[in-house]
Amino acid sequence: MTRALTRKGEATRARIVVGAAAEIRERGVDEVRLEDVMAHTGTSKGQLFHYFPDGKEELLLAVAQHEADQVLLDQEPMLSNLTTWPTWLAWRDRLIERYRAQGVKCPLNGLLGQTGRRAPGAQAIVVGLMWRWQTAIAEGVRRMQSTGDIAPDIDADRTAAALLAGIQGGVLLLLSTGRTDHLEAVLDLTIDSLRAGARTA
Amino acid sequence: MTRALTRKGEATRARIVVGAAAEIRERGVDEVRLEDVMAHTGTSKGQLFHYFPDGKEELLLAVAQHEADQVLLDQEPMLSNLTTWPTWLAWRDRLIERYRAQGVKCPLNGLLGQTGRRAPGAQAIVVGLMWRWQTAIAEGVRRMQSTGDIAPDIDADRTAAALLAGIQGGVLLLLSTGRTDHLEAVLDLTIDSLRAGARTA
DNA sequence: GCAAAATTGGACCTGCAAGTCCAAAACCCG
DNA sequence: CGGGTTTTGGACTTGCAGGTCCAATTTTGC
Repeated sequence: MTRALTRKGEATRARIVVGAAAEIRERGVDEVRLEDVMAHTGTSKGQLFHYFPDGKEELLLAVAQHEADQVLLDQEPMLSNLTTWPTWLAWRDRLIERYRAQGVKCPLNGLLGQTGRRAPGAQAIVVGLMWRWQTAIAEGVRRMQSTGDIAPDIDADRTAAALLAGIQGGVLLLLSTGRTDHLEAVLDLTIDSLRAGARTA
Repeated sequence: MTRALTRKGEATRARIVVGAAAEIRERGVDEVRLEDVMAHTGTSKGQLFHYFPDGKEELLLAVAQHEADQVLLDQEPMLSNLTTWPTWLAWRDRLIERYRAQGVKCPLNGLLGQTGRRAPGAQAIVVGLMWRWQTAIAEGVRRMQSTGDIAPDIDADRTAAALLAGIQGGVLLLLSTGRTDHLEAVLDLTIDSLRAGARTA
């Protein structure tokens, strides 16, 4: 019923999502017209509405999911293996490098602000992303605790929540100021604090 | 030349800004039509373009400035007097209370995401707000250092940067999840860490 | 190779919201 | 009061972007 995509169709659909994502990263969600997507992906309006019957909203949702997955993928393999300090630092470096390169072009930018409010599904995507992200960090803290590299009296979940918030804020400030200072400060101070705690305990 | 507003005009202009701000907080920047503002403030299109010749963009800018100022005002008198731990905690409580009450209705929401990108002036407003905010926090840290309540080897500016990022991220996550957990975690952990440092030093 | 289904292109429609214009009313000040 | 200025109301224009429709073409499965 709902399934009916040939290989060619699948490819076209994917091309639209990827192209739209790029376009949105470049110019921002509500600056992107369907025509831009068409031009950038070499598709016609008929195709857009063929693969996304609910129009722009459905396309935006697909793009959102795509970008959300990408955010976590970009942090691998470190994020899933925060078992040693070198890995933590490599993760830190990857984050800063990634966002520095990205600069003002943030895929989440649009998601959080407006897409989140208008599309009910977009909110779910963002929440899911944040949840997975925070869980991975908390898991890393717990593993370090099990090896004695982080003090056992630390609240892993609370720490992960704070760190995640710091990262989000750091990226947000990067979008406004163009500088990675805040993001770096959060990561360095938090990680240092976690390491210091181990020595103390 | 540029000045020519009677008392009545001044009042109308202010009414428009305040009303538009409320409307935007309620429904989001790009969900608000000029007509909504007109209805909500009891004004006509002629008036809107009389007081804001450049139309929506100029109005948005005025609203942005108004909201930015409000954000800092809401943190007073604590933010400018972070000289004792009780004040720090009162500031923490005020922040959490304010944003909990505000919930999903965030004035900065629209500013950061899209206004910042389209309007060149809006970006300046956001940067200015963040700068004032961070400066106030850093000043608080330094004053606590001067009284020995915070360890002298702490980098006040870096700490302030990290804390500000955490707050922003906490608010951002509040917008997505509806929970203040992240904001609370950031504030509590950061403040605790600053207090612990004093004992150590 | 053929029918059914999926894919594609693009002309067309439609609604809406920003912005324009001007004439009427209120207001200020000597 | 009275002339000039500011303020106000609302009808009208305009451009645009999302969405509809359908006919032509390609692909698929048998």
